[in-house]
Amino acid sequence: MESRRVTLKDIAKSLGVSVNTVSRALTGKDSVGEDTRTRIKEEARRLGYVPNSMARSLVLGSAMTLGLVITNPSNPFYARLISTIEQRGRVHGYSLMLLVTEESQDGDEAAAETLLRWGVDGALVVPVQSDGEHWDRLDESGVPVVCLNRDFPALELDFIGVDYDNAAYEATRHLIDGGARSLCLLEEDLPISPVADRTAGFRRALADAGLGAAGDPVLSVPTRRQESLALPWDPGDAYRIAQDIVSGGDLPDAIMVGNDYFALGVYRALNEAGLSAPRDVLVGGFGDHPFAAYLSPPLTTVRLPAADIGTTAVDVLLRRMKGSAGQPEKRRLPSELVVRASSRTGESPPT
Amino acid sequence: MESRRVTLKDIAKSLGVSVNTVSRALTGKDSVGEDTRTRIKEEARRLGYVPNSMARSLVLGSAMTLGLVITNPSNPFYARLISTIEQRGRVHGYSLMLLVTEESQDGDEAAAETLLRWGVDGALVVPVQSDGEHWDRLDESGVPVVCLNRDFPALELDFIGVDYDNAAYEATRHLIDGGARSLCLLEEDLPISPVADRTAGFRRALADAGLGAAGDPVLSVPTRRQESLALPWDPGDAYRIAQDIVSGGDLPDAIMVGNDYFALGVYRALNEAGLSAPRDVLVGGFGDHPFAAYLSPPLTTVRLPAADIGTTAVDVLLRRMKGSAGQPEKRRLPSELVVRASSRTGESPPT
DNA sequence: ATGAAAGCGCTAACAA
DNA sequence: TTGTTAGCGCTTTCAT
Repeated sequence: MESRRVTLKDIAKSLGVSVNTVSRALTGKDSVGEDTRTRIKEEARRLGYVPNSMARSLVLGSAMTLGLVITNPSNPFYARLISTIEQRGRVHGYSLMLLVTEESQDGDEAAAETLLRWGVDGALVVPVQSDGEHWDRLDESGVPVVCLNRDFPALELDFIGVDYDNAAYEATRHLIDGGARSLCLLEEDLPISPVADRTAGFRRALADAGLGAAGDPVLSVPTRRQESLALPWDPGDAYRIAQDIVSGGDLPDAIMVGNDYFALGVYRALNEAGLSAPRDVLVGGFGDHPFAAYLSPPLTTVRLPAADIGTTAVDVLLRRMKGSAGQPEKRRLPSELVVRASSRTGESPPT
Repeated sequence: MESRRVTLKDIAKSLGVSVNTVSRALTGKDSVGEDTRTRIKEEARRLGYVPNSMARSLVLGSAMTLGLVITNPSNPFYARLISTIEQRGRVHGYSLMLLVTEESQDGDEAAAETLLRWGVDGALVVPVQSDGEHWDRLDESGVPVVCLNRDFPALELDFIGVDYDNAAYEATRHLIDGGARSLCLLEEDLPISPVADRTAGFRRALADAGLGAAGDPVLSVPTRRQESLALPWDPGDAYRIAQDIVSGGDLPDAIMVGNDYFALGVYRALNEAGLSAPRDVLVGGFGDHPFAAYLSPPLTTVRLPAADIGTTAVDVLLRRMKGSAGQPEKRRLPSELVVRASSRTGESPPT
């Protein structure tokens, strides 16, 4: 039953030729007779030969594998990254080794170690925290590393992410143009660049419009990460904060949130207070997750270039793997503000 | 710069011992002197030795890798499977090779081939369609295969999924208990077991309640899969069907949908017609996706045991890998109906 | 055009 | 306890 796997040697023996000839015939090398090549190919098919990628990689010195390190696949943005990266890699003949870190520093370091052991040809990683020198080390060990979505300037690594700063600026601008004079921003409490960038863009828009706030308009949402596996972000986390805002007396004209899930929490808080967007408050989010267009009211949000980031990142990585040296490349791709009813102050009722 | 990677041989040479001794010392074999072991370990650290998993696997004959084949990581249910499986595998020392098939039969077959080439120790797969004999073949080649979520009785493989039949029965029952006499079910148009099972459970509940419908109460939602990478399901697909229902004259008392995203489309169609749940129609979904609790009204839906399925599947696979033979095991795990306002006909306004 | 020999990095016999 | 030999399956010299 457990018939041992067919190897080159088996074919060679069965045909009375050398292993080596079989190898050349099967890998399409030229120095092989037309007739022998056909005979070998047929015998290979007959015996059900399947090349052993492992052995091949060992001798070739290339694993033909890319490593992908993700904090949480349940985040839809990362789910899309996984898809596009797997695809793009496969097109170039690479398999994908996936590691999940769950925002754990230990997991992050363990992931780097695992990738090193396997000798993957390159790694794409959403780093957990600012302490990511192990990624630098991996890179220096000869495994090129490209960071996704989260940038740490201290790391001398390529980075492909979103231009959250500008995106936040535009979105905020849009709300201000809609008449908002007092605004606030709800952001998760992680020390990562997307949060920092969105915050910066938001603040700049406020400053440019001469809207100095009384208190700090940026509210940090403590995220409970116990169930990180199951959830992207928990709307409930934002709900609690939004309740405070709503019951606080002076309702802002507009509320921005760092991700669409937080908007769900804001909507609920508003509802429960008998308020609604855009009548009482304008609301804007980030992510354009599939549900955003179907909420009531449909949510104005920033559509992120997930596919672009995935393919660009793989391309950049492949280039590094080919040995192109030079300064690390830090790219922030543009996103698109999708305006929907939650921020439309104008006339028209929903069509 | 590109300093070649440190190998056992390097350590051996540097210490004047045999490669073999180094191997034993580092892998914790007993037949090694206390002193030499320490010396070797230190030298290994000093030189920055990292074991080569590839070489190790080649000689051991085990890749220490599991294959995971998923149709679409953007489906939150599958995203959770990815997380739990990666975790559970890692706990047992296995790395994960991820393949994405995008509902393509070719992709499905290619995935099986890739896993065979790499000689993974086992595979977990959400098969694309009914034609999955390549998975049977992979299994017979000595790579145990466990199917996830979608079962094809023709395949002689282990299967771990959801008891959708019973779940649909219970959910339907709940709607009927709420007073619904006419019901319909919106399901995507794929020939897969989850759809078939939910449909069966739904029909059975109707029959048991003596609710023979005039026409067929099960509506097939044509899903446009062009953008499969980006989306889980498209609410718009269900929206179009729901519009027909709403404008059709005789509104059913309750609408069930095969996934929560379809409920979004139904909600919109209702809204636009000036209708709402639960007043005019009861609505129930599947998935309990994070947004479900935050819709207005909050959506009654079936919470799927994603984590259970993931861990159970890995455990079953590991058992198979250890060589336990026997009939394939087909398990359908129970889910939980989460009742929310969309199906509450009773008194209370939302708290 | 083909074969023989060597080696990728590691582990598992078998000796010593 | 340690070293020697052999081999995992494959590719790449180098001869022939």
